[in-house]
Amino acid sequence: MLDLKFIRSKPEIVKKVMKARGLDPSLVDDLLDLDKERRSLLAEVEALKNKRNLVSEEIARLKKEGQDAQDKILEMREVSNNIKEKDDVLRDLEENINKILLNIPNIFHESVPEGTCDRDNAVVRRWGEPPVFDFSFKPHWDIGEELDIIDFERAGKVTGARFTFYKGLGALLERALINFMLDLHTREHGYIEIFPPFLVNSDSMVGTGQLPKFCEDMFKVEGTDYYLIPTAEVPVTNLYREEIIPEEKLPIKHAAYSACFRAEAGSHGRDTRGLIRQHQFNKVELVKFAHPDNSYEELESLTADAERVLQLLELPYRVVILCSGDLGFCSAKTYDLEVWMPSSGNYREISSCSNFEDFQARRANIRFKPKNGGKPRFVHTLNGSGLAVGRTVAAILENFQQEDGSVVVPKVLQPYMGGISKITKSD
RNA sequence: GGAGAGAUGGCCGAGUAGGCUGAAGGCGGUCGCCUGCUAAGCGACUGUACGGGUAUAAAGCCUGUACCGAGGGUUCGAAUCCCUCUCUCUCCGCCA
Repeated sequence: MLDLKFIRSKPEIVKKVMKARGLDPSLVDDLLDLDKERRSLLAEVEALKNKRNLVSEEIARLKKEGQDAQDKILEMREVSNNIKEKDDVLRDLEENINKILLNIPNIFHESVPEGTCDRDNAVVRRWGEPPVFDFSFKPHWDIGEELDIIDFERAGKVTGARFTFYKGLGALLERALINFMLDLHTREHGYIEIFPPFLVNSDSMVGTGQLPKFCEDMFKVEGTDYYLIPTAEVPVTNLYREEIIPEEKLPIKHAAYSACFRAEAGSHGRDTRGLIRQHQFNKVELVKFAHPDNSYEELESLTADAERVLQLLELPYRVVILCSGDLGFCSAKTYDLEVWMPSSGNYREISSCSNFEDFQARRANIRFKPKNGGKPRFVHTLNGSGLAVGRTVAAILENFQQEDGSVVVPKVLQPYMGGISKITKSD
């Protein structure tokens, strides 16, 4: 959420950003009209309340002195009714203002390139070489099924489309990756591990920006106020909701494993096969609460921390900066990490590292108390996948597949897999 | 699921026959004084949000309103009374 005062003083900037993101900028004018109305009504109501407070005090005094205050009481009864009516109108106005405010996207950072869709994203750097196969290589869903480590079909029976069973070394591989990533980030990159709830309430979803705008992307538990988290970003960022953090604690760095649940509404027919687009997947998420003065440095180091996972796994990837039109609603700047996926002959997103500046912090009211005194300020929140585990499994299967159908296990993972260096068909 | 207790400022903790209590007291924090240094001591200050005025690069300053878990109600007036909800704690039952 943006600062209303900022929108008031620089509406053109907000409108420009909305246009660049393909949204209707007239919302801004609606907002400013309502804001104007609200402020003038607020002045009226506050004057009335002031009067009520003063006269009430007088009534108290008169009564104490044993004098009659009946006419004043009658007068105030009317004033109170008047206040009540105006307060109701005011509440409506505020609700509407808030509704609009929650639907205005973040301003993007000046380094974000202009563009309308993902084709306009700019490649920042590449790492590693895509493997060259001298045999006919397979997509990971075939590899997984032939090795009997992934079962899509039965998942369809037991649950539905876009769910998966991992089996045997497949399940172990998934678990090994989670442990490897968590160990790396907690032991070498200084993140404190969190194991969060996988269901959160709607306030948390509003705090990080999934609600109200993207409610169709989420699974909601019927009859409750609980949602299945689409990412650990939600519970972990909301850890400090409504709190004031001492400045010297910044930056706070958390790494969290969670299952993630996404309805994938509107992506019918996309990536229908394989692990790429599932309703449930595992992810290790990195979340930072940073000082506004250095949050962009923190974004660079967070991205580097995520990249390190791919480097250690020896998976070729590239880093892309998202253009204005492809940027997420809450984000001021985002780098996507894209891993080489032989089956699609292309790089596929495996991590998304963003600086939200104070956009989420304002929604969730996460502040810090400056060391040298002064008012609490909003922190900057950042997060990035470190990494999406299912997609990592897919990338490993595809990039390290052998002609005989086996898959070589990356060296760093072998200790996590009981020393196994290769996944072969078990029988 | 049943029974009971509770929710006040950064923290602890007063405040129930409704009326200067934004909220005593303490701790913590900041500034000043004192001191050879440290400790102690003395004095002052110390919530947030949203308006209005003034000023502005900003801060600030003046002023109003709201906030004692959340939302309603009663009343001229509610932290104090009533209702609903949420959360926490204790006991019982059930359960991984």
